[in-house]
Amino acid sequence: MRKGVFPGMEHLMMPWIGKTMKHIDHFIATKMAEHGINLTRQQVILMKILFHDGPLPQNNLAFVTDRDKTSLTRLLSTMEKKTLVARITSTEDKRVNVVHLTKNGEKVLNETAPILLEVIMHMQEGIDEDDQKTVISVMQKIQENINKHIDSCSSNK
Amino acid sequence: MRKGVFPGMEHLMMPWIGKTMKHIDHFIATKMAEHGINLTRQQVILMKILFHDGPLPQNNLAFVTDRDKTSLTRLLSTMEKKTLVARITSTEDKRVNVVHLTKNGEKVLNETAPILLEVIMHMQEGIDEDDQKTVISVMQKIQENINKHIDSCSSNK
DNA sequence: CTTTTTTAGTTGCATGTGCAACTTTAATCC
DNA sequence: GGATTAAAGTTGCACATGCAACTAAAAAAG
Repeated sequence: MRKGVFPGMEHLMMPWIGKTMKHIDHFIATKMAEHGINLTRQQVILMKILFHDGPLPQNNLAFVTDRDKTSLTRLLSTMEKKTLVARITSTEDKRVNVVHLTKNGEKVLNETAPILLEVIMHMQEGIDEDDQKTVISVMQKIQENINKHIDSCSSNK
Repeated sequence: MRKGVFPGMEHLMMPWIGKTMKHIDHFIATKMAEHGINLTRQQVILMKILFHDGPLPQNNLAFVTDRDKTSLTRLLSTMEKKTLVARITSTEDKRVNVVHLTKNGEKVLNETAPILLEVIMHMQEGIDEDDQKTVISVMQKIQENINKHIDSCSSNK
C-alpha cells in the first residue's frame, strides 16, 4: 500500500460525485426497465424540455441541454426512430431542424414522469432539506468555477 | 410554456448533480488535452487504484471501481494498447487475469496526478469546507438509499 | 451579384457504459 | 471421477458522448 500520488483523495468531493452519479444512472436505468419503459435518462430530460419550452431548433436544444451538437444529432436519431420526437425543417431557413415532441412522445413522457419523480424522491429520502440546498448551491459553484476558467481561455464547445 | 410534468424539478438535487458531473467531465478532458495528456478520467482513477492497491484480478477491479466487468474489459484493452497496464494470467487459476500497473503506467500516473489534483482544486475553489463535507455525506446517503433498494430487490450487477 | 465567411446539422472515429450470451476453467455434487 | 454448476473474461449489440472534418445553406463582404 503506497501513498503520495493522490494525497487525501478521500476527502475530496469530486470522486464522490462521480461515483454517486454512476449509481444514480444505473438505478434509474434499472427502475425504467422494471417498469417496462424503454427510455434513458437523457431521453426523458430532452422530452421534458421539449414539453415545457416547445419546439426548438437542434442548435438551441444542444445549448440548453449542455450537449455537443453531434451528440444531440444521434440522440435525436434514436428518439426519432421511436417516434418520440420529429425533426421538421424550417421553411425560413433550410439549414434548421426544428425538433417537435410528438403526440406519442407526450404520451410516453406523461407515463414516465411520475415514475422518474418517484425514483428521484426515493434516492433523496431522509436527506435534510438544508443539505439538499447546500448540494445545489455547491453544484452551481462548481459550474461557475469551471465556466470562469473556460471563459478566460476562450475555448468554446 | 406548460407545467405539470415535473413539478418543482428545479429544486431537486439530481438534475444539478447530473449537469455538474457533465461539466466536470468535460473540464477534466479539456485540461488533460491542454497538458498533452492522452488519458480519460476513468483511466487515471483506475491507475490510481492499481498504484495504491497493487495488482488485482479484473473481477476485483470491476468491483472496486463500480463497473460492469464488460466495461472493465474494454477499458483495460484500451489501456493495455497504451502499455499503461498489463494483464497477467494467474498461474493458480487460468481464468483469472491479474492486472498490473506497468512501469510506463506508473510514470504517466506520476506526471498526471498533480495536474488532475490541480484541476480538482480549481473546481472546488471558494467552496466552504463544511459545505464540501455536507456534499460528501449527501452523496453517501444517496448511494445508501440506492443500495438499500437494490438489495431489497436482490438484483445483482 | 459573385466571393467569402459563417452557421446548422451530419458522419467518421474514439471513448465509456451495461445487458445477454458465450467460452474456458475451476469447484461441487453425486 | 464424470456430470453439473459456478466463476472469470470476452464478444455482440445498443446507447451516450465529444472532436475533427464534412455538406448544405444563409449571411456578409467586395
